[in-house]
Amino acid sequence: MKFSKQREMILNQVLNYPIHPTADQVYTALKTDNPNLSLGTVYRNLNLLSEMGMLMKIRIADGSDRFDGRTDDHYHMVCERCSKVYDVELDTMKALKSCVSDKYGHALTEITLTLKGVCAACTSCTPQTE
Amino acid sequence: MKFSKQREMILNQVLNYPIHPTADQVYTALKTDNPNLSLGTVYRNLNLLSEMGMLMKIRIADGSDRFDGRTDDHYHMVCERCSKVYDVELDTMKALKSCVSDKYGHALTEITLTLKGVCAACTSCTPQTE
DNA sequence: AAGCATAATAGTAATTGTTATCAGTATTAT
DNA sequence: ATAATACTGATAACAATTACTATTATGCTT
Repeated sequence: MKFSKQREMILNQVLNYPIHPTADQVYTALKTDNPNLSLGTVYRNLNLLSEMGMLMKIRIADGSDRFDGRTDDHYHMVCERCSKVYDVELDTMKALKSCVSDKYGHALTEITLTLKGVCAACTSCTPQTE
Repeated sequence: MKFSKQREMILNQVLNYPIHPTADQVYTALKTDNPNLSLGTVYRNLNLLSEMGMLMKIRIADGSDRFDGRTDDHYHMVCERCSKVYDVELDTMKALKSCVSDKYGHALTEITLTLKGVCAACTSCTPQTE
């Protein structure tokens, strides 16, 4: 496996701007200074880096996938108003995992949890997006 | 709101064959006896019936949406081998909901939880799909 | 039962997010 | 420096879903 400039740029973009960006957001951010960067390259590398465990892929049921430089055990909440993605620590998820395998005999390999709602900031303010 | 034959057929198909079908599965099943049924009609009605609360839409992050005639509080597990969708009762999810709003101040409006893995049947057998 | 307003349909085209293809280019080991 | 090959950019392909529109069905009114 070779390490190209593009791959390094893409990884750093996710690490340095931890906004849980989509592939397109990464692409747009880097495009300005690298006009011939290709969207396919961004997708390919984000997926590769996720498989290698250097990034976490956040799958959102009704939206684009997002990517997270933080790879330890945590979950996400998507605000419907400002559409930001927030980290969420959930001890109950550990209990849930063992509960499911005990009760149903399912061997879990992946848990996709998407919490949607209105975040604290948006709740206390006027709507930012509508 | 008018109640067309198509809408009734589509609803009954989901209610009578509780396999958590995709829009395309509903379409294919009904198409044989109704050759000029349109896929768009199936999508439109499944979504409408879900909004009306007569069906539950199951959003799967990396696959097609599925529909469930059972609309009470429960979750789903998708088997990676046989790709069936199983109902899962999770008391911990109630705890999770109040936990999230208490701890983060997020008002939750929708929870999409997709459990992936290998179901009990597939675990005890030879792989059915690969 | 006939007429009428309108909601719903079939068929098609458009959209969106993502992946595949492939000729040319960059990277790394020798 | 050279050679092997992994990677890139550009474009096409793809799958799931939604939008569009002329036509048809539904249900109300009389």
